[in-house]
Amino acid sequence: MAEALSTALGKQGVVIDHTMCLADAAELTRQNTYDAILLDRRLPDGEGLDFIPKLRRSGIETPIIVLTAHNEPSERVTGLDTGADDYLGKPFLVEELMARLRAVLRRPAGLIEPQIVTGRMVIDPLHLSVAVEATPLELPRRELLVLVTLAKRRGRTVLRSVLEAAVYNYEEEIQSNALDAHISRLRKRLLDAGAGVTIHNIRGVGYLLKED
Amino acid sequence: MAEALSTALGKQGVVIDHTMCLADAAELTRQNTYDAILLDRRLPDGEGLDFIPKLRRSGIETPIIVLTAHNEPSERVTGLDTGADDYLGKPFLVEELMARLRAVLRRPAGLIEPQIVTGRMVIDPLHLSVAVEATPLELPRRELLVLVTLAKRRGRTVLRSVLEAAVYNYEEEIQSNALDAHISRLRKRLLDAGAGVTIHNIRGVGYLLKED
DNA sequence: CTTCGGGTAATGCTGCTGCAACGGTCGAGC
DNA sequence: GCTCGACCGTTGCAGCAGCATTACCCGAAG
Repeated sequence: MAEALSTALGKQGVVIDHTMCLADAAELTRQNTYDAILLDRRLPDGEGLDFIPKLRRSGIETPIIVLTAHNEPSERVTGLDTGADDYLGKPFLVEELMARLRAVLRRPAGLIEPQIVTGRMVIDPLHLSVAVEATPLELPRRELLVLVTLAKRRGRTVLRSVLEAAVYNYEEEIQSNALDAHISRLRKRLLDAGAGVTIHNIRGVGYLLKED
Repeated sequence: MAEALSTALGKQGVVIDHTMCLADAAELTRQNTYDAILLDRRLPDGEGLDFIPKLRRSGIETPIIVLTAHNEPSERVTGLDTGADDYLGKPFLVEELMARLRAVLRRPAGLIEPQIVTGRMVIDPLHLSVAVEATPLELPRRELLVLVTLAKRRGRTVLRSVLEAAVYNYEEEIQSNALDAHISRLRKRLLDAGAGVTIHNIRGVGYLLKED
């Protein structure tokens, strides 16, 4: 199931780290910062819901959506009251999951703006879409992710490592200057489209998106 | 329906203002501040969803849960993407509505990221970014590290050895006045940028960052 | 089969950064 | 107040790490 979801969401542009058990999940959440967590209930090493209070107690406020076959109303109540932000019973449409993800990400005001306006561009980080002067700009997935990550922190430097984490999950590792290549191609595309925006490099640190 | 809900929720201790139409709802939200809004779609004076963008545009961030008989997945997607925080199809249990209310109210109002404000600068030590009066200041890596460590302990003397440790790892060793050189170049850059901050030297001890 | 995304690698270039030299400054001790 | 020595500030220079760009190729999707 998780496999299927990964590829399905991957096509929507979402980058996913995936594990089979709670122990690994704990490790991942300790080391990374995620936009959201999708949680199943029935897991090899325990009940998924038990994970929620542990996470919250360690100060992590990442939104959690529980995905599960346990879909009785009473179970939904327990799930939500344990600390989940939303609860979606199987089977469900990927469409709806995406919509609920967007709803949940929209919430923490200031973390993710629904629309970013910069230069001549309008960027929607939730739907992963970009437009220049109201005409949509089609970008390959990885370049899109780079642009959105930069746009979310526009005007501030974005560490190279942050960009890498945003574009690649931990299974994909890059052995070359793939990221640089994406930046370069993205620059060209932004220029051709007249985006009114420039990507600066901070040598040894990262990149920075600035309006012209 | 609303009557039944009012009494049911009333028993749970919820206090409700209730209206039949969008016009009154607009009036109420203008004059009061609510913890949450429950919204039906089919209303005498229009589509309930149209109410959401109006509310958001007027700066009201109150969580909204849509309650409706329109319960196709595609309709749920539209509802959520219009700006609703949750979407619950009729019929539903009061139990579940309460749980979803709690989930929506629990959400943090936004995370404050730790940043240092000094002089005319804003420094984000986590993302290693610096801005003067909201315009980003691009600094080379080593100068950046110097500035951040000084800023973290601004107003207090920072030992020379501490600075060296912050800028160089134990494998790199310096046989010259490289650190002094960085300080010098950093000073110049801060001056040019009008950072409103000065780096003082404490002879034989270390350096000190002070606001002008 | 074609197209396009995207990873790799070679090439050239930019500018950071370590170094050293020199001049300036501070303060202790007389 | 003077002197001396240690410490600090500044700046030019050369080397090289890191980045930009481009061509190429593989593989997945249609």
